[in-house]
Amino acid sequence: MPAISPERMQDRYDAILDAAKQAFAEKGFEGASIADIARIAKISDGLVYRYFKSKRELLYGVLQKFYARILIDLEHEVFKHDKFPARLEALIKRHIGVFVADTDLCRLFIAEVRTSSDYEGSAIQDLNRRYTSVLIRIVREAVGNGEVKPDTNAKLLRDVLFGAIEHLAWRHVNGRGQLRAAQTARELTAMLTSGICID
Amino acid sequence: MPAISPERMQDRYDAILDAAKQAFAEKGFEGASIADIARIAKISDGLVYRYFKSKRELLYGVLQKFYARILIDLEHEVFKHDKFPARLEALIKRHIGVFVADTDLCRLFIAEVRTSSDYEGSAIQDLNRRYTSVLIRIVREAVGNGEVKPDTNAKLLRDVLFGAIEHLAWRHVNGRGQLRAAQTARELTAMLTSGICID
Amino acid sequence: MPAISPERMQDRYDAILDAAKQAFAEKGFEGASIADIARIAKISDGLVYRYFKSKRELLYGVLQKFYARILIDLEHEVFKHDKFPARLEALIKRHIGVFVADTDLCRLFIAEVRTSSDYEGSAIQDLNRRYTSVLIRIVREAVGNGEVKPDTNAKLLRDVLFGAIEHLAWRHVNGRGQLRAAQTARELTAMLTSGICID
Amino acid sequence: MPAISPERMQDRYDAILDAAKQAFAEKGFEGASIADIARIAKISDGLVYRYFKSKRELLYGVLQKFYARILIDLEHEVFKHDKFPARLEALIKRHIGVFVADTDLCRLFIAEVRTSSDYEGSAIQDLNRRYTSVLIRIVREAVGNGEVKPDTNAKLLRDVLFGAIEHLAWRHVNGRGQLRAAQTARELTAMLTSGICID
DNA sequence: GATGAATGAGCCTTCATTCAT
DNA sequence: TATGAATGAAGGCTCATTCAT
Repeated sequence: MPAISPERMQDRYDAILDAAKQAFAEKGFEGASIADIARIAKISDGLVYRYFKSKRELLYGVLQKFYARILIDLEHEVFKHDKFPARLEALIKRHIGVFVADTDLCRLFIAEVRTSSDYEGSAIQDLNRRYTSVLIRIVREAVGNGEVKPDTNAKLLRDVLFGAIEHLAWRHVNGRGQLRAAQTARELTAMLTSGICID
Repeated sequence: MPAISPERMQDRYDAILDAAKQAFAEKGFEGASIADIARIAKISDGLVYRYFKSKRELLYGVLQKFYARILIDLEHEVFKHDKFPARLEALIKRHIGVFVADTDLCRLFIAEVRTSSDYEGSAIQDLNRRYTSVLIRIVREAVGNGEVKPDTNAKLLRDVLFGAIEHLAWRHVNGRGQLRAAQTARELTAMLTSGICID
Repeated sequence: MPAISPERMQDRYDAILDAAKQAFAEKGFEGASIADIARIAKISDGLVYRYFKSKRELLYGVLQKFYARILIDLEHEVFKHDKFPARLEALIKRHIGVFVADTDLCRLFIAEVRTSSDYEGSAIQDLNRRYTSVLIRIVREAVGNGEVKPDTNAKLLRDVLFGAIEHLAWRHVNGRGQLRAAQTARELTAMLTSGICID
Repeated sequence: MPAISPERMQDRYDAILDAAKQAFAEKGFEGASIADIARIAKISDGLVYRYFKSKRELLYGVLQKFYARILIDLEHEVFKHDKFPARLEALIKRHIGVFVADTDLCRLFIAEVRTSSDYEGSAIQDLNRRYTSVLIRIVREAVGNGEVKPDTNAKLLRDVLFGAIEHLAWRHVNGRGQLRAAQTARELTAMLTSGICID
């Protein structure tokens, strides 16, 4: 019999995660302290460690929640459409939209997580893979129905697409430059579907 | 009358830079201490500061030297060729080659510099821009002679290309996965020049 | 439920303060390290910072405790007497006594605090003012009842008195020379009450 | 045979001393570096050590020059007068004047030299003694011709006088408060010659 | 369950002084 | 004589994590 109810535990868990999200967003991973997070969540420092094994786990928790959310959104947006180009454009637009709407979390992922040594094999990497595999799926389907060249390297395309968006979004993440999701999505879709060369 | 010859000073400068490169590569920027670097360079801690204003300057020095080298290499490789696809493929191949040959320095740049707040406006950013602008140049020339569609967004292509390579190279940087420079260059060139869709 | 009792916290606080007093007295402010203080107090370095915000705060804490003590003593000794000359002599004697008994703390105040840039407006300056204002009070009372000339500049007298004692005590503070509190108090009282000139 | 002429050496010596005076006045003893001083004197760091054994010697040199100057001034001003009260008032006025005119050097002496452990027995202390002994001399003469009480403790008076002036000048030294030399000299003279009590 | 006191490792930088050139 | 490169010691403070209460 737990000393507090499961509901209470879940509330706490969520509160800590929200507090961490806020603190990390404001100060970055290194800059935010456990004490900051505990204060925001209105609990003691020590209690954080009943719910999360380490500060890093907390970061992972925040990003997992984030990925879970954007994964559902992405699938929802992409599978509204049937044709491959429309799906691709929707995917690009949506992904850029994530950078715009959740700049701080994107920065967190790029700067603090993906570059870290324990990213490989982590739950975050798994979620990231699931997120990016939406592209793989629509490519495979498009190959199946003749929309896309059968020899297309889907994994290469995945790296191209997500690498490209991250790169162009980085300026936005750093506070400079505009990010026009719709227009960029259109251009990038055209570039990838038709190529840049004159036949 | 200087206390030591200019040659000796240059040697020292280079020795410190090499030591820093090694230390940063092994332990990362935060992980490497000035004491580590001084020990490797076989000098005293204090002397480091006669040649470099701060630890960060040292990092920048290391990366500047790196960029100066790969910039020359890139131009050399790219402008061997005349046709756009060949140039593009050479650029991709060469850039992937940098990740393969200088994994640690690439990691340093991606993880410790580009994500840092003082990257914007730094000399490193300038060098990076010069490096990536090689692509802009070959695209412009190719547009000029009808090889590439005139409405091609060169800057978008730049983000696509370098973002893509960074993304796909990251696995290699992190010690896993293979990176076949020649083959990947060929595939990526094809993808970007012709697009992935069937007309 | 606090992790430790308030009594324990107070004990710690006092222990740190005593350790700091000892370390500062032995080595001066700059010379004493936080590690020294922590070692004397038998705690970890970090814990010092839970009780005091900085090394300087610690110095101030030591001197505040000191001033609080000597202020009470001074008032007690001075107001034993009713007549002005007796009060003045008691004040002088007591103040000299402080230099004799707490040489190290006096040195600390004179050498490390009063000359520092953040002394002005500090809590220590306030305590010092309260301490020296005992003289102002007895002068004002003595003017009121006709013992002292009505045009006496009390603040000037304050500077004269405390400046004089500090000056003559400085030799003692520095380990040389004798300081005969009673005799010096008598002579100085006579000098200030009657002047040195023959009418 | 010296490699440079004695005149040149003396010029250098003076130039270094002036540079040190300026640097110390601007940044304090700790704050000014040998490099600062060498730069101001337009010589190399190392050469400073041909003329002065250590940074501290340099400080002492600066203050010796200072004391030599104010000693002559003081004697000149004081012995203009014949009567004791006039001499005393002149001495006080002049000494306050030094604080006003050479605030930085006074601060240097008070904060950095007199409180240091090697002050005792130093050449500076000797000069200080000679400076303050002007008072002893006029008191002795005044005792001799019946102007001052024969049992006056001249050394105590010395401490009182110089301690008092230093104390009241300290506020000025720290940039606050006014220092009216003439008026303060008058009041202080009256206080010390006649006392503050009504007979 | 909850608290928060306690731990302790870790490091850049300055600068007086020396001495090879 | 003059230079200035080279030395190397020294310490305040933060904070993730643990565990006594």
